[in-house]
Amino acid sequence: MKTVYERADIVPLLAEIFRELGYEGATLSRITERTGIGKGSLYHFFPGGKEEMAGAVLADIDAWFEQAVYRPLRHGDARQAIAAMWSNVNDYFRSGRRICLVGAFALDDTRERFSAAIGDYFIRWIDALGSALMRAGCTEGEAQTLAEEGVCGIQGALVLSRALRDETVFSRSLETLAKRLEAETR
Amino acid sequence: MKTVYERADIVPLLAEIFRELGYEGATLSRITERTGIGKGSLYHFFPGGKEEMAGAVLADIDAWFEQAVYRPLRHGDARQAIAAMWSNVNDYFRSGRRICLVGAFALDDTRERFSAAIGDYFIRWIDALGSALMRAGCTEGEAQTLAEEGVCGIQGALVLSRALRDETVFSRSLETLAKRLEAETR
DNA sequence: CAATATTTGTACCGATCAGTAAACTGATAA
DNA sequence: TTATCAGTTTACTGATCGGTACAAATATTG
Repeated sequence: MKTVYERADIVPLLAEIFRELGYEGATLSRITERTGIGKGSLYHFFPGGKEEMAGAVLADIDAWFEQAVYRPLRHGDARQAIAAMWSNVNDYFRSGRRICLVGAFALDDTRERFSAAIGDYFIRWIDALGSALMRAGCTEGEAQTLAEEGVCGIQGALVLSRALRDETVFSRSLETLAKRLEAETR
Repeated sequence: MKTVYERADIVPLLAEIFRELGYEGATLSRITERTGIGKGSLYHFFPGGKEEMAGAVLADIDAWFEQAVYRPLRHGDARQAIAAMWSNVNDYFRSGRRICLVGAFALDDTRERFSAAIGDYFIRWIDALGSALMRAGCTEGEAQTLAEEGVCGIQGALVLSRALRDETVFSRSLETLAKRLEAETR
């Protein structure tokens, strides 16, 4: 018996493991153990080893946010795209049970390995949200400040809801943020 | 030549290392390398090894917040204590160059080791801030929500300012939060 | 079918991991 | 002086680390 994977099947599995254990905590043996994929396959698809695996995960996450969140924010109906963002983000982070890997990597030494990808992810999120806010009636300055506040609030809510083991903190924070942004675009 | 330490001297050194490298990333050899303290001394003061070291660091952090932030919030002049909180927090986190170790531990598997300490730290912060807000004129519900928002915003600002390598994000977020809380207590 | 290319399992590598053991150092004090 | 003791250094343990090598198994192609 032998299961055959392709790279695209593996990346989401790796993502969950890095989320749970962090970069340093995600050892090769734990990866093989949890995924059932042997080292041979892993190094076949990711010759660069652990660093390439984490890089692929970050790229995958980025691609998802680009199509599901950033693009609509930049080009779609502004108010509708902002509303969809809150909903998609709540689903994506499973009401706070799942963390933001990019944010987690930013906090420790791992940031140095993926500095560009981490910076990009947040810059583009803030810019896209700012663009939508401007189209919804904010001035450039207001939009920038509010966008920063929104992304900031999401990251804080993830930390807090995990620390308190309380999903309601996350959903509640998201609602509060949504209301504030909406209030400022009338 | 031989340098002699006591436990109290070592804990702050350990704190900086755990902050930079995370729990898994802070290996014993990196700790001895950066502190210049040998394994023998480390295990003399912390027989429980790395876990006891991290536990001592968390207790130390908690004690600092208790006396510098929580206690004034609970018993001092409310508005003054809140103002002091923003100032102390900005200094403590070095305008966002330093992370919150408790928040960082909450994000990955490390949470399971220190679950109680992590939950306590945030619960007591939110409760203390809520208490001050009530004395400053908020209803219980308002105070709870605002306190959660404040602590949440600080954690998010730490993540974002580190991700963007931009200290101004942190200081700016703190000011925005301070203004909002002040506005709600008039 | 046969020939080739891709994918996987397993054994292995040197380095490093957390932790232990015990000899040693220097200060205090009887 | 000598005994004691907190604190330090050094050498070591077995386990695990990330990574490599390569043959066996499987798909793909002619």
